[in-house]
Amino acid sequence: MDGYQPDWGLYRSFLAVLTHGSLSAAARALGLTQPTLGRHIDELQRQLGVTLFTRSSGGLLPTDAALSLRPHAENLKAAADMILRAASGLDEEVRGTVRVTASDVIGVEVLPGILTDLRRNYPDLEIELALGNQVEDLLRRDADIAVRMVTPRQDALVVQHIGEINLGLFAHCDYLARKGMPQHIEGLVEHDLIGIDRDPQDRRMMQSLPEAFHNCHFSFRSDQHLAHLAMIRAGYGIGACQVGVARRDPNLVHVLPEFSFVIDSWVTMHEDLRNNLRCRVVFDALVSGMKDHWRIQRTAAMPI
Amino acid sequence: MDGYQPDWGLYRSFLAVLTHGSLSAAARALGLTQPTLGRHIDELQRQLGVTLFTRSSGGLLPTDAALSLRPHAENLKAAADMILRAASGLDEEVRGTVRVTASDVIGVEVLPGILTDLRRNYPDLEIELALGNQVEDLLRRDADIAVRMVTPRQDALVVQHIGEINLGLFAHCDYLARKGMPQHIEGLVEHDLIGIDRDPQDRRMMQSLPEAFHNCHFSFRSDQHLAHLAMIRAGYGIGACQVGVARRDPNLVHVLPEFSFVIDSWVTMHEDLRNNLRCRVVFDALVSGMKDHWRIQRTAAMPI
DNA sequence: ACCCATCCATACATATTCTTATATCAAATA
DNA sequence: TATTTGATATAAGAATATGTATGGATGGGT
Repeated sequence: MDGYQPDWGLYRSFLAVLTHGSLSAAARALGLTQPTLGRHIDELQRQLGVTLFTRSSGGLLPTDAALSLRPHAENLKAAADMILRAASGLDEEVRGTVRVTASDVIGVEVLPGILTDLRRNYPDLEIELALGNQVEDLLRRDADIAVRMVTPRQDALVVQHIGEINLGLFAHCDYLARKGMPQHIEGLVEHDLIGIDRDPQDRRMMQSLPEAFHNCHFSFRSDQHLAHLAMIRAGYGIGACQVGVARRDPNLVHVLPEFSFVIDSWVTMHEDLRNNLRCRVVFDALVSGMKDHWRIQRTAAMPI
Repeated sequence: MDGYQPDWGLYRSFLAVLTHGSLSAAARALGLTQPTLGRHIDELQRQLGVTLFTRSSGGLLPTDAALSLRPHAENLKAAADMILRAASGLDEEVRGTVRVTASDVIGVEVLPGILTDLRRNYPDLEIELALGNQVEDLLRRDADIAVRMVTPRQDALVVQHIGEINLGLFAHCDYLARKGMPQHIEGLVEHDLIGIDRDPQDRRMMQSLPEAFHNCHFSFRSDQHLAHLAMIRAGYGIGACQVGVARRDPNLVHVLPEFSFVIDSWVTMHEDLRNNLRCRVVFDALVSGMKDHWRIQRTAAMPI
């Protein structure tokens, strides 16, 4: 059942050489020496029966084999990191680092308040926040907790449904004073529109909107929702934004409020971390904080 | 960025002690000696700052900390196994082991033919086949390729859609001779019915069937679809079965053929294995074999 | 053209780690 | 009760891995 395995430490050296580009650099990073790393790579090549690097000027050049092994080795590293975090979360006290990932807008506009409150209660707690729209972070175990806008697709997760987040079209009042407030969807074609660039998921969502939107020409495109928000705030034009976020800025005006659309939001955590007090605390705080935010945006979305 | 980490090999010893229950047993399994394992555990405890085991008669007793660390350590092992499989698939020749997981019926009724043909072309190829309805196998990287009846929920997968598999009600002709052929759905209540026991996913599928089925009483229940098939073949009563599978047995009769229902089928593989010739070959063979089977069951499902 | 920095390979002395062998303990068995 | 089995702990020698020092090669800068 347990087949013979190369010493797992060899993979660590392998990954280090891969990421740092040379034996020497890898050795410095790992606190070892260049001959040691050299021997590790030799040994790994021998045991795997695969050539991993070829000498080149300025370092080692990874072979195709090494490149195709790399993602696997990174999985190993992710798992090792995970163990370490899990172990350091076993104390009875809430201390140490929790790694959270979230979409960029939520991370910048909503989480800071939640996390600040949390930290006040747990001064020994440290937070790492990784922003981005990639969903894969949690799969690769690069984070402990994820705040996401897509339905969780994994089984082994602790999932809390927050609710539907309202999105709407917004513009700065200065812009509207300049260009006028559109009265119908059709009127949007006359405006400066802020839209999605390439992101497949966002484009798919665009498809599900009323047809009138499909004819719109976006004169500014970005896949970074934060950039959208910044452009809206700068008065560039009309763009989509979370209602709850937009409502905080009195200068932003809800354009065509009858066309709000919704995305779902979730907080998820690995099941394996359920017993981890530290993660548990952050998870609960995120759930309750997000739910508060959800309630606020909900009342804000009411007609004024 | 790269924080200090305990030697990854220590986790291997940890997991071995955990699974084998004692230092000595773990040492035997790993091909090391008991004092070595003892020092590894001590060292890991020191570095993690956690007590992992307490002495007890007959071995070491894992603490709660060790138990909650266990799934993480198993992830590490799964990742290490994966590397090894990936590495051994990098030769230019198709040789070595590929691990396939599939639902039990497909695994027993459909795959043997496909895999036998495949092996004829690649004599150095070895196949491991893990049957079961759990979907999680692929997530944990316990298998290279999965043949599944549920829509793949992960991103980093190579996915091939096979098609919809027709399910229908079948019974042995002897049974029907004894108890008669039901003419309407309502007539099923008079029959010996073979149904699902507890499996939540299957029960959910039951809910989506016409209402008349909900009143049915199943006098035999099992979550093993293979058991259903065996009971049908034995003439116990009427049960659901894949049309393509049932058609192979001339003694099985399609009952109420107007009520066939469908499930989707897929073949999936890790994206990381795309460059792995060995896995690639098996993947392609499974896809083409499953599609053949799908075509056959499709024509078989036609009215006779 | 020269020098310098950076890289890898090799040889040898040193540290560390593993194994072997032995002692000790606990529980089950006769 | 004595004995056997299987467990962990410990000490010392053997095996292995690491670090240091050095040489050779390559490319960039002066």
